Amino acid sequence: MRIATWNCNSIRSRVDRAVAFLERHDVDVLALQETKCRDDQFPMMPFQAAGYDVAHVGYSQWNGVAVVSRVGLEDVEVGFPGQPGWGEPAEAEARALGATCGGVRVWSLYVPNGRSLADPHLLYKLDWLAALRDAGRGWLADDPGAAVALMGDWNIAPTDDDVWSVEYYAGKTHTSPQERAAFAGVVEAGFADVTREHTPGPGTFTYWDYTQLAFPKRRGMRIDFCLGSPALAARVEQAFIDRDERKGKGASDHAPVVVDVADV
DNA sequence: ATGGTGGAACGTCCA
Repeated sequence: MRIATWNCNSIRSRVDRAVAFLERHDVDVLALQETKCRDDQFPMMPFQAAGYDVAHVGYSQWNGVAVVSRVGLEDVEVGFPGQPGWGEPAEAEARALGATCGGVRVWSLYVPNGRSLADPHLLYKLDWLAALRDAGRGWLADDPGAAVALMGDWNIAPTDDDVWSVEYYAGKTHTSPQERAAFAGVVEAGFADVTREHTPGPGTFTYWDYTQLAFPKRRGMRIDFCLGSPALAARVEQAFIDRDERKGKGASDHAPVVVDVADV
């Protein structure tokens, strides 16, 4: 089974690219982030015509996550247990959606950006990741053999090799010790990055800013990951970043990450 | 190059 994750930065403006990506790489399950639409605005028909089912959650023009699958889409869950909200008063955001596809519990996750190190949004990001760590620990306690894939835009570059310039990101979000510790917390709860050994760095990225010719200058970050439970990680055969999807007119600022999981 | 990103309540926020 081939599973993938992609921050599409608006599904309405990139539905053709999304379907072409699924067909180009023969993808079975795709976790999407930043769909930037409400459920009633999601372009379902192109996916259905290509043979896929879709589960989506979106409350506004912000955030929005989906799981697209042609190998089943069961037990859809909006948000994970304990997921913090944002705003005053705090309200749930459309940043997490789980579904069981072909026997794998797939989560599409859009981790809060953080904005700046002094912004309350950074504390929200850290709280959100701590809650995800606790939820993940709970899932594995309930079923140590569960095949779980935590896929999405983590908005964290876990190592210095995951940014084009350590100096450029000094004092900014995505590389701070507290963010890296929050990411490590999810790993310590039992979820390993299953892509890195197949996509070695440095200089291997999944995101490039739209500005300043960052993509052709290869100035990017690795911030999109698939973190697998032990049972899932043991089945990973290969992985790659579809860098070509970042090319050309109308590309998202993120490239998809693709993971091949052996059948049991 | 009278621009310098792009996407979303089409005005201004978000990334």
